Amino acid sequence: MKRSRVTLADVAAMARVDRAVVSRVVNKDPTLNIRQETRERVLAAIDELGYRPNVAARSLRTSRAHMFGLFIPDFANPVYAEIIKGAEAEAASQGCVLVTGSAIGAGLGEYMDRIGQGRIDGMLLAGAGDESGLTAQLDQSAIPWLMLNNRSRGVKRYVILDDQQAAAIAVEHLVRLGHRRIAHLAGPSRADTAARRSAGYSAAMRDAGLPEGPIVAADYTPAGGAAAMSRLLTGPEPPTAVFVANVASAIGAMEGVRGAGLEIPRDVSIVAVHDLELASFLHPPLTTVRMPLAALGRRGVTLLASLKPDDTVAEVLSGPIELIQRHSTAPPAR
Amino acid sequence: MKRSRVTLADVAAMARVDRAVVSRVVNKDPTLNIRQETRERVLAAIDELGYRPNVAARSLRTSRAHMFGLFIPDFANPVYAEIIKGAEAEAASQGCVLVTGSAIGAGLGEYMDRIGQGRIDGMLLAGAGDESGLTAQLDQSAIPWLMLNNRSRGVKRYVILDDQQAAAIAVEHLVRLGHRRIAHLAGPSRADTAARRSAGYSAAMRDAGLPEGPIVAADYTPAGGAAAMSRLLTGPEPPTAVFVANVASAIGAMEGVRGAGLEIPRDVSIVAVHDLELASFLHPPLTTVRMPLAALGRRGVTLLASLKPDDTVAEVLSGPIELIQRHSTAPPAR
DNA sequence: ACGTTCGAGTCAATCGTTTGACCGATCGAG
DNA sequence: CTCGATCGGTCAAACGATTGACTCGAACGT
Repeated sequence: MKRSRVTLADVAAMARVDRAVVSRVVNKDPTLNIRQETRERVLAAIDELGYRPNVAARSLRTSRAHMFGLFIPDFANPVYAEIIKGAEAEAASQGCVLVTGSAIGAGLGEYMDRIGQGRIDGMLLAGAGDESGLTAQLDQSAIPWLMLNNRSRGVKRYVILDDQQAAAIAVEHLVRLGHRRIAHLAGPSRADTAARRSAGYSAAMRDAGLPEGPIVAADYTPAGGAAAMSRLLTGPEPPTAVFVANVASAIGAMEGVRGAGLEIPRDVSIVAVHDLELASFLHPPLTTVRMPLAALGRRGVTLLASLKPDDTVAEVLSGPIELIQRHSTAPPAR
Repeated sequence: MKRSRVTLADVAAMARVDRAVVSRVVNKDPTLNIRQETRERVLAAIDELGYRPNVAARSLRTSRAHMFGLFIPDFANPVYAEIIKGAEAEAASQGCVLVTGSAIGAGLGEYMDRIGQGRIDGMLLAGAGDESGLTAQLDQSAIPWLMLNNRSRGVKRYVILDDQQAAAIAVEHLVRLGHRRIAHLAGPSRADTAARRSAGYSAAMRDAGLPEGPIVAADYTPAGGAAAMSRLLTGPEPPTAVFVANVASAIGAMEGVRGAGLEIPRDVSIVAVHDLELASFLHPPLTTVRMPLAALGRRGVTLLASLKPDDTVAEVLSGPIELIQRHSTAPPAR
């Protein structure tokens, strides 16, 4: 039953019309004028033969691929999983496919080479800095692109979340619980999200009339978080609460607290950014700030689809940011 | 600097040769005979103009897309993240792109429609049953396909891991620790992996000369695992160890143990299948069995690339399966 | 000296769709 | 009755790369 493959011409022959008619029927061309009866003959033939347009031919002719690219650092990171879901859903609702690639092994450059010319209509770069002038290369390739969730200096094509507000919400939560010595376990200084969360922390502390507690940076890993937390706890007046920039660090941070012989949340409260499912499995379950990651993915694709070659985009996606209170935060001990 | 786009003809004109020569140079056609000097002129022109073959035109002509598809249930599941990584790496090493889609919103059928005809050279189906005769539809579409990590009755096109052996390794570990009443918290009966792990459990128990402890099935979720574990613990002679088919269930199972006022591993040892990073963040860190998920992804792509239309594939991937001992297993209390 | 092979490329058909231009009836208006 | 519209389509030129067939001269063998 494996018929070679069905083309427009086959359908046209069966319906006894020109290929052009079939094409216009398939594409629902509004300028087409035909009898209802003819249209039905065409539709019947399409159905009968199981015709499906050949994507290659179509995109050769129209130079639209109906496909978007998304580049991420790592599939194992649940933050990107959320973004992918949103982007995929939006692409799907536009009748497009999303092809997601990761930095695994090769970098973005090699990846773009494999993608080749004319295969995608736009590229989303999530969580990638502008290593080695790639953005310039992308500009040359004449396909629209956008950075997602982080920026790079000098690049005016991004959409990000309001990490600053997320940080503020976390800090306000701690303040409302009665904490006054609130430290910040920041992310790596080169990460744009880390910088924005740190800014939010500082602003919120200022607003609350509190002195900025100690701030120490760590990379977004458990090991980094553990080391940083140890440092935070060995000061003369250790904090009673810590705003951690990232869940991976927070996992290590919690280990660090226990390592110092202290208990969460009795001795130290912890709150971190991004409400990953994993947070509820930690001990104690981690209080987090949830941000609309899927919406970010959706928005990225939407913008991409309507981007003119030289447009600049600098959008902070507004959307619900909420505190998910679990059991890693509590009022300070008396 | 945004030149429209460079075609073979442009390169040919610049190098003062025919398009055919350029094409053969690009594709390293071994039958081509040209002077070194000419080849260099062509290469120089390619470089100068920044020529990149148009994928659409190429695949229209050759009907090869240099792209593989991978369909998964959910990007947020770290099991699939591992598989994706392997598949992507292998695809990359073949100069191909991997496009991964998830069941989000729509099913495989709608997804295949969006992919369209001629966009991919092969399709990998991970963790999907054969809902509504899709495999038949795939067969008709004349693109090679393969199920990954699970089978469907009557379908002879799959590559899976040796879940049976993994289960045996888990059980043997418990036996070696001195456990005799070893229960099994199985996966949902419709899941192929669940069935194979259960079979492995039974075989290993038999080999150890132990009676099969109670077996109770749960779906692969924390809630399901918690409920199932409660049932296991309320028998007359509760088990001292439980082999759990899946980490998500194990997370719930651990909750269930605590809910019964017991402690892990003092009162109950727990071991689960698939060594996800997350396992080490649980409390206590979960002992697991690691299986070569990435290798499975790689193998899938490799097979796909060399699959003839009517080949049948039934492969159990052999590869290192190892116990990762953490702190959820210990000898039974005396 | 003449047929043959070889080196170095050239020619042009083809892949399957799309789309602007065109065309022959039929119909209504003047 | 004739001039335009309108209806219901048809025609054929792209899109960019691939590839089997072919050509044109020079060198070679005998």
